[in-house]
Amino acid sequence: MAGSVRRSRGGGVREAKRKENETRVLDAAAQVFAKSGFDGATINQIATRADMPAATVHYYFATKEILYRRVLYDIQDLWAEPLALFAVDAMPSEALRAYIRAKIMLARDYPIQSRVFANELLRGAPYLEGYLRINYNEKIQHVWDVFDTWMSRGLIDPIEPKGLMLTIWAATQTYADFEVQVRAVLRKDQLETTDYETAIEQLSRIVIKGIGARDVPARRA
Amino acid sequence: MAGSVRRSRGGGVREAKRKENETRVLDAAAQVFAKSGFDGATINQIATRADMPAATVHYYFATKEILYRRVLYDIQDLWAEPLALFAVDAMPSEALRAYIRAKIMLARDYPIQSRVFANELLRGAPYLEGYLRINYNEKIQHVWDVFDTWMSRGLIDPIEPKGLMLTIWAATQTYADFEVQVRAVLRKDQLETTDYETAIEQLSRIVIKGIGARDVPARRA
DNA sequence: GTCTATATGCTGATAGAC
DNA sequence: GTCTATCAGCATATAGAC
Repeated sequence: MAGSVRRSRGGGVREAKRKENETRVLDAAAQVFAKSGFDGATINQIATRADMPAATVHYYFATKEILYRRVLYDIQDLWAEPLALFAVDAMPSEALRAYIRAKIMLARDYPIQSRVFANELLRGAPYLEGYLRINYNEKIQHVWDVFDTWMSRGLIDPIEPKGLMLTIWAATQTYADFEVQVRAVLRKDQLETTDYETAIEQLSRIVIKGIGARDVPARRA
Repeated sequence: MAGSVRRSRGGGVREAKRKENETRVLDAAAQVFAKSGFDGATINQIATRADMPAATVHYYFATKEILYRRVLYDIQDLWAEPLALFAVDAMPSEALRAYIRAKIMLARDYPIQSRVFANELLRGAPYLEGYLRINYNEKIQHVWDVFDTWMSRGLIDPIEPKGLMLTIWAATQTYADFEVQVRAVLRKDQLETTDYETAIEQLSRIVIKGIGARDVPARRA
């Protein structure tokens, strides 16, 4: 019985350690993939950053491609989540402001993940094709529906929702992916809370005013 | 004399051929760097694409870094040029529309170059530091001045010009850098002229309306 | 489970024949 | 000027000791 207890507890500990090591590898891998892309990243760089020999990385993830796919996979939900902020009954101005805030916060808090994704898209998304063609369109369909509803109720100008969302994505992710450019333009060595708040405020204002979002239906002209 | 003519003509031919080969290498290099970044690109891939042995590539460009810097260098002017569209005496709506059009056309016609630049920024711009800190701020100063003038004349709302320009850059370059995402969202295998025109029209409209651009000074409230 | 040692192939770059 | 042949070093991945 003692043996059995020890074995099961040992199994728990072993599993916990396995998970912890996997996480350490995944974190290190994300950083290296973010900086060098799939082709440029090396197992050795990842191993060094995870503070373990390269062979140990291979023990947890048999090949570089498997490791990369796993890093990509873990990122996806993070990005899709804020889409839920678009609800039919929300006011356009509030939903848009909340979404822009959520995306800028993601850019600030998860720049590494954002850059891995950006790197993958830059290459033409060879490892993401399935996601882009299926999951993506599935998870986002309700957003197009919400915009259509808003337009039919006269709460926003007639626009192309897809173009607008592409603009919002680009504008928010630039604070993660091209942070070095943002810093160069703002002449700052490091972005501060106020910089992100200013970005949220101004982008929201321009978008909301730009698509003529209003809280009550527009009168017919 | 015949000899001298032949020699000088030969020199011209030789120089022309040299230039042609250099161009072939540079074009091939841009494509490979765009896809794999500096770390991931290999001289062999570049040589194959330029249809010559790797040693010949090394003959024209001694090291990979020199070749990469040259590719980066050739891109810079292309991107800075449309900034001239911001003139103090231009109407804000027309200047912005013209600039957005120019940037989207660059994204459409030079996606490779755009991606090389994006790749470099993603990595934190290790080979572009000087450009970002000096030339960049130099070439763009007049744009901030123009926006300040527009604001002081009441031609646009009080805004943060830097944030606005970052948004316009991101929104336009996404059509080159993340084209695969744009195509996934629009559910198109290939972007057509109308897609770019729609993007120009809508982004212009949102920006112009969003910053309250008007052709005559606003009255005091 | 973890590591050292190593196999196999590809890297950037060069030497030297043509 | 252009190429073939080749270098030393590093890549991914594995075998096998512990």
